[in-house]
Amino acid sequence: MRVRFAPSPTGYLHIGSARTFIFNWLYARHHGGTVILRVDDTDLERNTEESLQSIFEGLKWLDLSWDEQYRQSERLELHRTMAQRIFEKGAAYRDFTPMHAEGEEKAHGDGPWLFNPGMPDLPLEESNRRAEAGEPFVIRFRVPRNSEQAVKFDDGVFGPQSKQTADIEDFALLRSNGMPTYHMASCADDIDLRISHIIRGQDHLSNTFKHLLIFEALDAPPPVFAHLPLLIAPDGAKLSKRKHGQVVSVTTYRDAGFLPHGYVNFLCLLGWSPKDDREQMSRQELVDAFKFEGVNRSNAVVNFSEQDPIDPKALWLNSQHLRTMPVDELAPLVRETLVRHGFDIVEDESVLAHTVDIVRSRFSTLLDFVSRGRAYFSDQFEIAPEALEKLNQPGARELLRELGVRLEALAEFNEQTVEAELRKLAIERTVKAGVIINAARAALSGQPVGPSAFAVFIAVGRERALQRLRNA
RNA sequence: GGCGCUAUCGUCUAACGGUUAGGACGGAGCCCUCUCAAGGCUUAAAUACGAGUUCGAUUCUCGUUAGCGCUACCA
Repeated sequence: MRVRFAPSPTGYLHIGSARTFIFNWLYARHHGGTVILRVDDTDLERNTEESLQSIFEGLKWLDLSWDEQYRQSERLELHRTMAQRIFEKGAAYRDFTPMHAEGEEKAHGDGPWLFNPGMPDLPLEESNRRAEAGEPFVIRFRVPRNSEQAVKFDDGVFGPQSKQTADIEDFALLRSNGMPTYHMASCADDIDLRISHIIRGQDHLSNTFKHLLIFEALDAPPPVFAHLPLLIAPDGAKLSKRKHGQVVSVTTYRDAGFLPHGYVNFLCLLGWSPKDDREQMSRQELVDAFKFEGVNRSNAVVNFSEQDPIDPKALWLNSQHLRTMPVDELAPLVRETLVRHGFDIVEDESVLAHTVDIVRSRFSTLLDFVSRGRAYFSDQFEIAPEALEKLNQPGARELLRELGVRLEALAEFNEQTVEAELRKLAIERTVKAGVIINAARAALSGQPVGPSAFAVFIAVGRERALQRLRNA
């Protein structure tokens, strides 16, 4: 079992591409197959090295592996040889019609365009002569025209598919500059790399008929095809860089502080379902549950808006992973994020893990640790305006000062002793404990809201806590 | 235009032809509580439209409408 993911480096890693990659990966891992990454870079004009890097960056972040890697541009000889083979057996021909200019109207009024007049039946002799003379041409596939014939296949997701050859145009195999087209390169490589299952976007569903013709002309057994519904924008349009901006790039979610697996999990749920109401799933659970039968046939909307570029469900799913994953797996990710944002992390592993564990249930992304969680990991933090209100309660500052003095005298500094001391103070001064508690949280964490104030004392640590009470 | 594909709450989705059409996100409300989350509970919200087949249709068939894809010497 061999599958391939074939991105073309003409932009950053699109979330739709990422999902295609994930589904390929899941399918292969489910069946113990091989995952092949093939860079489809035959379009010299639009390929960029930068884009290639950004795709690798995205794939690396998703943290899914592949087993073999190829670049189409290094396999052009193979593509040409195979095109030549099709030409030699007469299943393709030279078309000398000049390329028509950009934006030019197609010169066929009624009915679909199938081929350029005169070209399919140009005598070989003349064809050879003109080629010899240096006249430019493309190689086109000669789609059978003489009979009522249909190309058929059984799609893993969409079921039985059929199309009359009379409705398929003579598509190009080789361009006039000698470069293979997508159809040619893709099929040649799929054959050569012995791809057994082609899992790709639904935009290729109607191309599959052409591909089947190529496979047949090359006497190659066709692989299994499975097409995936597309990801679309809330307005029903396809996700495009120009219209929807950063929403379509995988790196956006990485930079927004998503857990790689949290985002993978979200993408899986767009157009696929395990059919048993499970949503938060581990990687292994996804691998075990993935089947084509669970893949939907209609396009899925990524639910974002101008104000909120991130799908709320993606955020929710990420927060689920964030608060349920093992702390010792999360802590290093938090540390890495903090370091990347310029924090000096002095806490050792266990202290950090403890703090992470206390605050994580109210965070959704890794970035929350650097913003709302700032005061837990650094002394450089601002008191938020809402937190200031708590501190400005009548008498609050004086109570905190007194609390600080008493806590300093404490023999044992833990949640119980701090709580006992604080409540004692509240009773003596006949104020509600809540006033002191809220003020303390504000002073220690800079936030108006957060974990149990007593847990905050411990997370921040005795010295820092006392210092911050004095500062208040 | 031609060909192909699709259509269940706002969004993601579930439902051997027989369900009060289920779950999740988001919304509203309640409980819990030192705050905010989390958690628990409750609630509003959908089978695009029209025919046909059938005792019975979200499910099968046809039509309409809408959306998407392909129709390049892009992938």
